[in-house]
Amino acid sequence: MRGIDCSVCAVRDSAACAALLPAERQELARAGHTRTYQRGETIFAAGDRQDVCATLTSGLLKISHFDEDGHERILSLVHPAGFVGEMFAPMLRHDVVALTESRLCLFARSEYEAAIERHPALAHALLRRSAEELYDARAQIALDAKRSATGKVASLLLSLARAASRSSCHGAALFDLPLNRGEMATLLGLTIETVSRQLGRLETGGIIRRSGARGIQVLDAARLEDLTA
Amino acid sequence: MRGIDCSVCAVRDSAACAALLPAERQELARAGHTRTYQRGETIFAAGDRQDVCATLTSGLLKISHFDEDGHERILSLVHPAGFVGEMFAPMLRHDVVALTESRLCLFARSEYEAAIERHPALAHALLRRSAEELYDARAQIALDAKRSATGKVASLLLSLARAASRSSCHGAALFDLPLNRGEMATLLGLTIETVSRQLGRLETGGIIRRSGARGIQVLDAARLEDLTA
DNA sequence: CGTATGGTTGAGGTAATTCAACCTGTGTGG
DNA sequence: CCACACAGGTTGAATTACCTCAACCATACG
Repeated sequence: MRGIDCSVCAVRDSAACAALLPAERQELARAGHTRTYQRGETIFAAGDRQDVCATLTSGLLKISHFDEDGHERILSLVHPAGFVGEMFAPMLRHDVVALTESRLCLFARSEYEAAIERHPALAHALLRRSAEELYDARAQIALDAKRSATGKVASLLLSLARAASRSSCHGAALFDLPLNRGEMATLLGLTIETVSRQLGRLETGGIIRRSGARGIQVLDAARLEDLTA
Repeated sequence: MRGIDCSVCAVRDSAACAALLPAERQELARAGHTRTYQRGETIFAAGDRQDVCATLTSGLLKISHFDEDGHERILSLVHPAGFVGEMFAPMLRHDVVALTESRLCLFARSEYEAAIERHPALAHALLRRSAEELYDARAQIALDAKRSATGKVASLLLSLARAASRSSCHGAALFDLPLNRGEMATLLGLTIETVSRQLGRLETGGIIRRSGARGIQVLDAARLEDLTA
């Protein structure tokens, strides 16, 4: 759909474009369009020319990298209001794939770059968002560092619980995993088997309850938090 | 020293401020000052109010995080032309420490923020730099993922060799490690002993030669590259 | 009903950690 | 000038956490 109706956008107050004045945003919206992607659909592929960028309005994306042996590593998850697409590199360096049905608000890179030039507030907002992403990436590095498999799985569960609940302060007690075992493994740098075993242990320990492959109920958030350390 | 003389700056063409016109930069330079830090000196400490930011003109910094047990993890190295300091978070979230004698070009955060508002080109340059940092952080995550200790040490050596040589294309054949074993371990998420053993193996394998604790000579860069995979 | 996909469970191997001793160079005080 | 302490580094032996490989189970779907 050509043109975007921001008034119905779920992230209109939190995405980068929220920095614009209503009139400015409307102008930008006319240059963009929205599109829905199904689970597993590739939005951007590594190596492509980067001529489009986007804001995620709903759903969940992964940014991932394939090493020479074809093993995937998920570098980051993108939550609603997140911005994807490189404004500076000529080519994309990572794949961006929908993990759940996702709605994006797409812009030609040239349009968006022009908007940045015209509206310093937009540049400012992107800078801010980018600092946040950098912080997240570094948090992930810190997590990778010393944590045992148990700690990695525990903190992933906590972070997914937090993302699942609308309230930013504490996580949902009951939610569905948006990732399958393989994706969890590839995000944490573990194997599928290890993830599965860790979940098993958390359940027998009375910390979580599983229902089906995807359903998670957090029974003892405090203890889960402890395992994170 | 109040005021900065950009004409003698080693990174005047590569740092963010290179985006400014000479006159604009000179104006910014008047608001800043330079300072030299010794190895081990803390430039910013986590938890501090963030009221200053800086460009590194020479030397090497580490950005590190201490977990609750007091274990350090180096999240990133900062090379000359790098920018440090968060413009958006109220507090610093990581420590920034000099690894070698380092010279920084410091600005009050408020001054720098004002400069960003006044000069969109500066915001643009920072955005670009920040995208680059994000990419590096993600490369580090990818590295953490599947790589054996050998691979981690090998790629660290290559990256340090690259940083040691002025030419960006291929690394120095002979250089001094700017980090001690503990720092290397903490950067790679390994133990000191493992790093030491890996270096030992690389030497007996004829891939590098060590002289003293810090000196490294790369004898077979191609083979080192292979171990990276 | 048979196949595919995703998930769990078990046995065995291995690389890195842990713990401990030892080495080496450097600086300090007697 | 030597003795000593100290920090950084190396080396060895034992342990362990995770991986690999393989079988098995559950659910969905044609």
